[in-house]
Amino acid sequence: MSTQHGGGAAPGAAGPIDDVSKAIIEQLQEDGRRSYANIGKAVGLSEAAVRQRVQKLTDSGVMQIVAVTDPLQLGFSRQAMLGIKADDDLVAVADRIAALNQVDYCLVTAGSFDILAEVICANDDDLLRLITRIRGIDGVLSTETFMYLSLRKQEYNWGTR
Amino acid sequence: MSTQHGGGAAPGAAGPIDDVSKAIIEQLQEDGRRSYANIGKAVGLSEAAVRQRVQKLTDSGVMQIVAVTDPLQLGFSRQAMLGIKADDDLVAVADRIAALNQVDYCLVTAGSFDILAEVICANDDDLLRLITRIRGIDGVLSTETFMYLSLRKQEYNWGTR
DNA sequence: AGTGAAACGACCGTAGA
DNA sequence: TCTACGGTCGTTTCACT
Repeated sequence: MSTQHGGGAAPGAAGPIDDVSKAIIEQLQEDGRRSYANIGKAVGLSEAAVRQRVQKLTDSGVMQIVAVTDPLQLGFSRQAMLGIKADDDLVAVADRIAALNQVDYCLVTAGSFDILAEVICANDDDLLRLITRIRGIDGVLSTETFMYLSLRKQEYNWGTR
Repeated sequence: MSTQHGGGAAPGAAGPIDDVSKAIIEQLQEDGRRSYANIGKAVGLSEAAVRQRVQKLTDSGVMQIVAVTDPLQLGFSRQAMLGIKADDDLVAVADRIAALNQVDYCLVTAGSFDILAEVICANDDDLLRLITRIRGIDGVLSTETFMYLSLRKQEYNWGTR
């Protein structure tokens, strides 16, 4: 679970990230398995120094190195963003929605929706069941569904541009 | 760029992913730098076989191993989803929006918005400038802003649950 | 926080079932 | 598509700056 936007104080609180660490992150955004020695050559640091910095960055939650997948190729062909209106404690409602397996992204927002949730399903039946279930969650007043038709951009490289 | 939802045919078209490959993906979702030998022990395969499968999975775009970062800890404190109405060629408009640096996620949807775009900015000034710019893009009719208040869930582990 | 060196382990190409 | 093996390179630990 992330710590962004109210999820709690940063665990490591590593302070501002310097340019060398940003350069390291940039390398790992291109290829999460690039060797420390290689990164060291690119950023002008020894292999051991790179490794220490990567350790710190991951420990403090600034960065994590993970596999990200293409839902379509894994058989999940229905993706949608749900705009949700809720009452009372929005965080509590959002957490109940976030607890669902098919929800991969969930947050409290300011605007005409209180909560946004991205969901991913194998087919229309699953999606319909999921929406029905979310509408039955305590505190959920209404949902509006935005079916994904064409994903045009999805980037993971933050803070290094 | 992803190939999901109309972005083009799957490059590798690797066919259905079997359970062993899913197990490998699962390992790499936990830790993108886990050694192939280690993964091999977990899934019952030799190091070389794991390596070949990972190669195929990444080449075909089923999976990529990357560093993902926490925008907040990198000094980007304003995040929002924009719901956009547009005319004519939605894909063309979405691509113009997607071309902007601060846009990290952009897609064409079915629903009361035509396009959704997630944006990330250092501060309110940057965000305001960005929204103004998007509203000036050819084909954009209107935008609605959903400011992120509290991120409750963000998961990258797809297809292995 | 960084470097350098030596032992260890991972990675990669190739050959073969 | 997998296993087996040897050469190469990356990683890890530790002593030092």
